Amino acid sequence: MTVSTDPVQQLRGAALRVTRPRVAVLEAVADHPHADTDAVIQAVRDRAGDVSHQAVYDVLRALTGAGLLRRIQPSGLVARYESRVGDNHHHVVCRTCGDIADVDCATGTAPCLTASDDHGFSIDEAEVLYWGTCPACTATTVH
Amino acid sequence: MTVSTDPVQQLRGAALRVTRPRVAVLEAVADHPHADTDAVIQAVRDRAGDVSHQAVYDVLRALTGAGLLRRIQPSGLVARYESRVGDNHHHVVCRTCGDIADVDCATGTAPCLTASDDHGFSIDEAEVLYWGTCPACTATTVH
DNA sequence: ATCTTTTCTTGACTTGTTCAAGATCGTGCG
DNA sequence: CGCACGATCTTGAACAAGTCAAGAAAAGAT
Repeated sequence: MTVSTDPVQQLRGAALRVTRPRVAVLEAVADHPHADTDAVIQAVRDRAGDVSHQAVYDVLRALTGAGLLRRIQPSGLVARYESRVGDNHHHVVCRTCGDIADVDCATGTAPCLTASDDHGFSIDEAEVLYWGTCPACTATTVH
Repeated sequence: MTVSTDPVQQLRGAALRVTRPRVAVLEAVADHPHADTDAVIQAVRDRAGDVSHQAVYDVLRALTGAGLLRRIQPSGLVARYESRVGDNHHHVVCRTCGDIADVDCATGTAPCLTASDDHGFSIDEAEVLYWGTCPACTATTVH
């Protein structure tokens, strides 16, 4: 069974109250995957009128906590959000412009999920980040 | 051939000027792997007297750029540094206390280094981060 | 020893994010 | 359908990590 794509149902399903800001955030992130908080705030205001930046921060946290959104924050960049959750995919990050693209698991369903020596940690997630240069930046660099 | 463990030689080898702050930072990070900037500043002052926080930031950036140090910044946590570079090992991060431990590559030398679909990105590094709970925090949580 | 260039010091500032108090709104219940 | 309660939003201040900028100091070449 797939998770509903309707914001209201998603919220209900997660036992969260349905509010204008929350619906708008879910829609905004679905429309702009990998958007940072600022871009989400803009997109939310475009579709739902005045919403305080604080509300967006709160909502992003609540939705991330509920598992409806996933937060990505590559080293040195600001936090970004995406609505594609639960399929354990990974990301490529451009060192130059910070652009992010999705990458599905290379080998099977959960490739690097088991550490060789976990030092007694109980591991629940493996996050893979690929670093490189995006096509656009590669093109610009080559004069 | 192995990279020297002597700070002065490391700096010379990277064509960097040898200064008191730089030597102190290299020693501090070697002594305290996975320390954040603040901890590095403290450690540097302990061993080299007054050094401005700005100098430490500059030095950390210069050394990271030269490949003498590696910067780690898990989502939501402040930047940390380690001197174990060039062996492509990964990290486990405790969700509760932020503690970090080293993890060697699970399968062979470079497990997940190839993305299934790179979207045209030219990838130069794959970073793997394991998330979980460290032994200490597991013990505290279980009442 | 002197000169040039890099690096360090000082201190202000920016950015992304969080805290806090009170107003407002969603939802369950009568 | 309307009320009560608690969750959520607004407003505005605060905070932490890191960066910027100008001048003083020091490393290394000659």
